[in-house]
Amino acid sequence: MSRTVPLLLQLSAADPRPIGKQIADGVRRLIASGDLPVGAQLPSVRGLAQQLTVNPNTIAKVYGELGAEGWIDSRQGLGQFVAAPRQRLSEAERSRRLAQAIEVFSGEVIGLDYSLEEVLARVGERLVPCLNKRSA
Amino acid sequence: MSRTVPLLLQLSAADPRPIGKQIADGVRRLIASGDLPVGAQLPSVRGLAQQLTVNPNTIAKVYGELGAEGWIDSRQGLGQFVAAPRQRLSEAERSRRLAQAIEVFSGEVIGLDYSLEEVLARVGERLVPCLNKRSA
DNA sequence: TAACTGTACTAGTAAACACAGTACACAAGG
DNA sequence: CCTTGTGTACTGTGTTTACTAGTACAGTTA
Repeated sequence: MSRTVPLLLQLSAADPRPIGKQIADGVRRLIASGDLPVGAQLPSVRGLAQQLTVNPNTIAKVYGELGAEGWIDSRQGLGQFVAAPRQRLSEAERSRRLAQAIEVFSGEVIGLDYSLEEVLARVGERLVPCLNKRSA
Repeated sequence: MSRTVPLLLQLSAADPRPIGKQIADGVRRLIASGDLPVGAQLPSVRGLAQQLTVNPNTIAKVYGELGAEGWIDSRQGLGQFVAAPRQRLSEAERSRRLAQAIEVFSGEVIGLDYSLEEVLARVGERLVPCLNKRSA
């Protein structure tokens, strides 16, 4: 049964990220920001697929990835639940991912003619509700 | 003929970006940082392709894109030259690209468990040699 | 003329991505 | 037991993107 609230996710065809990545990032953000508290149940694979009008396989892959990263726990026959905060990635992997994200980001921003201050301010705005919450 | 110095570009198969984007970002960075001054000649399509062991078509596409963005000027039969600073993108387009880059970046960084201060510091380190130079 | 430059095609290959369909295992409730 | 809803694991298929390969042609310079 399980009365799960529809997730507030916005998918955009204009977004360069593939649909699956958009969904994964959205769920990660909802958990990191605390909108989805620990223990909360997520929509079922088929339910979320129907809500977002995407293929159930896409949702299953997303849930699998989020589970591997430690964001959610899967219980066979029951559903997906927000996991208690933990760190599944090694320090080396975390560092590698951060460096890579910065590399890609800088490549996008260079040449847009924004000042460093403005770029950092905008990044901060977007990140502040999602960092230093789970680990607190 | 044209004595053009080999470009100091590092391509990586581990990088998630396609080769062409890595090259374009690298050239943009070299120009933005001033390593390639205005008027400097870039390697020829075939020369750079040989240096990086990629297909000449890939380089031609990159040069075409950089030309459309106003980074370089192409002179038929002569080669590619670093263009004088100018802005080819509309304000709306610049804003859209910045917002999108931030959206993607935040999706990558959330969950890596770095503090906001550290993330901003690392971004600043990477960006400071490349911003506020050309427009100065 | 020769040797270099950029540019424009057409094709083909490979990988990523999403969709479609099917099947099976576990849990809960009648 | 049986039905329903859950996760999970496959095998396909089609589209798109990225890159490579090959060819051809035009402009510049010596």
